[in-house]
Amino acid sequence: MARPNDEVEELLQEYADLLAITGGDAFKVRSYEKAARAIGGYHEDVSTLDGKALRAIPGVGKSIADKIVEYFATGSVQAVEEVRATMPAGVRELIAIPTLGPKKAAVLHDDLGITSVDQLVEAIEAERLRGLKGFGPRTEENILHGVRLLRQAGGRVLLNVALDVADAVIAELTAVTGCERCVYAGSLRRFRETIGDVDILAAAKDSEPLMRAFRSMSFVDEVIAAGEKKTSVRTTKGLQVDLRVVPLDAWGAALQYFTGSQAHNVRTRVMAVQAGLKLSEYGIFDAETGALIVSKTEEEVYHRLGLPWIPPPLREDRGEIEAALRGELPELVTEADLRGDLHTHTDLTDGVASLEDMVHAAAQRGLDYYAITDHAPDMPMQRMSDEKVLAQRRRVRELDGTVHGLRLLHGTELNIGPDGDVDWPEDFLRGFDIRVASIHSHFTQDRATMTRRLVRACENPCVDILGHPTARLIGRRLPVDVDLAEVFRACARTGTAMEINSAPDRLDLRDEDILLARRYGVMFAINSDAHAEPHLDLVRYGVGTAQRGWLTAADVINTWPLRRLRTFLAHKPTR
DNA sequence: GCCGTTTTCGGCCCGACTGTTTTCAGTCG
Repeated sequence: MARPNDEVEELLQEYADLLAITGGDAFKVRSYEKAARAIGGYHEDVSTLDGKALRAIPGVGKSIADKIVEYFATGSVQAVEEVRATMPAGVRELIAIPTLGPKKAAVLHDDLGITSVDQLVEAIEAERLRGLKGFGPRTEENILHGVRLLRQAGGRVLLNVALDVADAVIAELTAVTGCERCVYAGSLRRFRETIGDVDILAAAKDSEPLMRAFRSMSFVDEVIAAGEKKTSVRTTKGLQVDLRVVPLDAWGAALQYFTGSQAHNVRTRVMAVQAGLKLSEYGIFDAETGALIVSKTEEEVYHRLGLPWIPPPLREDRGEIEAALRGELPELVTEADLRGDLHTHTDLTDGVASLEDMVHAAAQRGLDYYAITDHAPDMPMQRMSDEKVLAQRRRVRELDGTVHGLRLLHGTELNIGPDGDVDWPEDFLRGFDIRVASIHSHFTQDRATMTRRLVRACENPCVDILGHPTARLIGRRLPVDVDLAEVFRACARTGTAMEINSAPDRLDLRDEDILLARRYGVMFAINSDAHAEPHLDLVRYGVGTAQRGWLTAADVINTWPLRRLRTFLAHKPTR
């Protein structure tokens, strides 16, 4: 189901985790983690590569290349199986809890026999951790808080995970004889940031061949319900997938119904009732006679209710019905509108691909311009220096315009320190074409301090974009506590753009914050924050999030022609 | 386990923060 590279990345990461828990050499653990990332971000399908080609991937040597070859030849890796046999899978789940790492997980397993998150919570409640070396009251509190955070996602998965599953299901069902149409609907079609279950809609005269194919897919773990119109399964990863099959004639009504949201559907059904109609997943009917009026396309359904077609990301009952009635629906920004990417990394810092490879991949995407924004020296782990970044700039200048005409901007991702300062003095900062500034630490400052910190960053004449502004990681870290309205005011006043970071575990700003920011006249940048070539495609999630925030192309600075962008960057009012 | 204008061994991303400690281990970015 997943890309072969993703499978290998997951396998190597699992091996690294298990090695860490079982007390393996820390450098060896890191080697596997690094190789996992490199393979996940590698542009070629690793299942098609031989040992020699695999060893050409940075971070992959003989041992790991052999394991990858073994994996594709036999379906498993002996060394991984051996360590799996000694450590239950549930122990690895423990380290997904924030503040709980491999060492503590090992103690919990070895001393208390804990092999799952549930058992850990029980053990804390039964006070069985008391007296355990290294576990005090704060540790217990932090673990319980971490578990709550994990569960807050409520079994929901990230957008990219759900989309991979949906794409795989659709590819298989589309190939079944008799399948006339097959798409995903539900919250996935609306681009919600997390997905509870994947809704697939198909059209066919006879549903049984589709249902049979669906039930027998390789990743189905359990069939929850199996009927003529609807089948529900749970995948091996625990994600529920529902398949609905309708006659082609009912396509539009069914798609409208199964796309939701529920709140939006309530509104449309009430509108139908008020017009003497009845709206269901089978069509719009005359309430009196029961006669079918329309059902074939979503456009017809909306038009019969006196509405233009409403883009799915808007269907949340957040004013879209009223805007539609007034004829004021926004012309939403699309992926095709994006001319550039303004936040990306290379292997000079924590990316896994070279400058040249990233530039070629960006050119392949058909972008007009592309900014390289590696980390600055205030994040010591990145080992950035003036010399390194200036050497990179020279190389960027050489490459500028030479790869399919792609124009290059030399930038940096600055670190916003606890008091709002950033790396490098102003004269050095002015040497960059573009500067993103982001929070990477001190996430727990109080609201007033955090607000001052971000406002100060905006007021810095050399900060062009606030990167992942709330620093949240979905399911793992809450957004920082900050008065966003105050920050948006500062952004609007200083001409600082807000990033919509497209990484599926960030999506930061999130949709509701975008809706608010827009009211303050803030400008936005939809960026990939790519650390590898395939990440450049992640902007689809950033665009979906921007659409949920009602943004048009005019609101997004990287839809502008380069000239206009450069003017924007050069004319920060505080500069 | 990987890697090499310090090259086949001996380094390896390094500093800050937190909580449990009484000098430091674990986690995180």
